[in-house]
Amino acid sequence: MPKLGMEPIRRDALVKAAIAEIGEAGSLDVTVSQIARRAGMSSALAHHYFGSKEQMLVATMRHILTLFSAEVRGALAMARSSEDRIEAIVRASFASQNFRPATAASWLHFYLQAQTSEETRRLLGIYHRRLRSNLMVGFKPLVSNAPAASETIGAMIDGVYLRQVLRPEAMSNNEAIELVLAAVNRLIREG
Amino acid sequence: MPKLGMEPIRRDALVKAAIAEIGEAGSLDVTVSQIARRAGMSSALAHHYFGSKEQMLVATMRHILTLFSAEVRGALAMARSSEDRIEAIVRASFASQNFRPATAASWLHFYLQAQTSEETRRLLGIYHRRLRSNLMVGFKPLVSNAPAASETIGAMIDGVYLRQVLRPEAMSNNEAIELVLAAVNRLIREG
DNA sequence: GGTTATTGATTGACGAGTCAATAAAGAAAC
DNA sequence: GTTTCTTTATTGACTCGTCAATCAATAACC
Repeated sequence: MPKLGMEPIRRDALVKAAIAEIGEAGSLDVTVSQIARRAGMSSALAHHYFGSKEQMLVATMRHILTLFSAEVRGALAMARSSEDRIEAIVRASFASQNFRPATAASWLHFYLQAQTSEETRRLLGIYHRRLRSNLMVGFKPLVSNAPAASETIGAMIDGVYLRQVLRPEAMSNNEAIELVLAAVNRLIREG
Repeated sequence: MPKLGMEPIRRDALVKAAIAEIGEAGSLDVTVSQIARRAGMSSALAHHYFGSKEQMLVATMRHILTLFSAEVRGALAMARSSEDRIEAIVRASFASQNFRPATAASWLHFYLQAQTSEETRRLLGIYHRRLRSNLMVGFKPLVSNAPAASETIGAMIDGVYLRQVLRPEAMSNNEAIELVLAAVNRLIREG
């Protein structure tokens, strides 16, 4: 069996399995064995490649954040105006990949994890600052109080996410986008 | 030692200890023993009074929701106008008691718990409907799309809570109230 | 004497992490 | 070109700890 160069394949499979497992179980009680089984290997192998459960979950979060960053960068590249920039960020936040219940549940999981894991808090902090700074750049030329506007939209995005975890059927990603963009427009109109 | 009528006292102490423990540990891994120790008794006694850990946590949540309801009812009693009603709900949501990090952490904990515990989901559903309906009553005479306005403010409240868990030092409850009320005013001005 | 309060000790389950053993692929030696 | 060595892949079995839940025993109250 032992084909060489399995490490990246296995790590990748484990990260994806972790997201799926957290989302499906909807629970924090995902065991390494569950994740490993879903990824088609033994729990021992999972430990072999990641060392510990925490490191595995941190890698999972890093993966989610990387996806998100790519989504934002891609959308920002097309933005011409400040309004476009803000809209790009909102759309990227609710892009189907990031708004799937499994991903949303993982996200929430990491919020809690952040209270005990230093590395998780660090990663989440980076995301927060980046989101805030991106929003700020967009709002600066459009409103008088850009920090407050950024905080408002940031909180709304998080809040809509939270509701998505609890009642996935309540809102589609298009509805979520419209709701937040309407708030953005109100802020801009206010100046 | 055995003084009669300890049951309500013990239950109460356990519920309060549970909130404190969840908040301080900032973690889901609160054990019955930890909670019981904080409440000044053995874990066996905690089980004696609550039967199971889940029932204890459900009671804890019910307590938080009861506090919140009382706060809302009290504030609504003073409201004369529709604007007052909305402001009352927002202020109650961020009243110091409900906005303490410990309470916020417990709240978030229950969001996750709701995905696996039927009873928790039921309780959370009741809270959601009540909040939504209260907001709706306030918005109905003031805006053309009351459901969207209620959803917007509801999401903002949840989002600000979420951020409070992660960075308690980032915002005071007054700042939180101002941020949400500003959004309410924008919605109303839009009509 | 029956009820309530209370706990230390115990049980039983489960989960993270370790380890020794097996298997194969390539490299190196002969 | 086969034998040996090293490295990587892989797992089943095991250890160790923890935690929810139970139980038997003790003590006080009425």
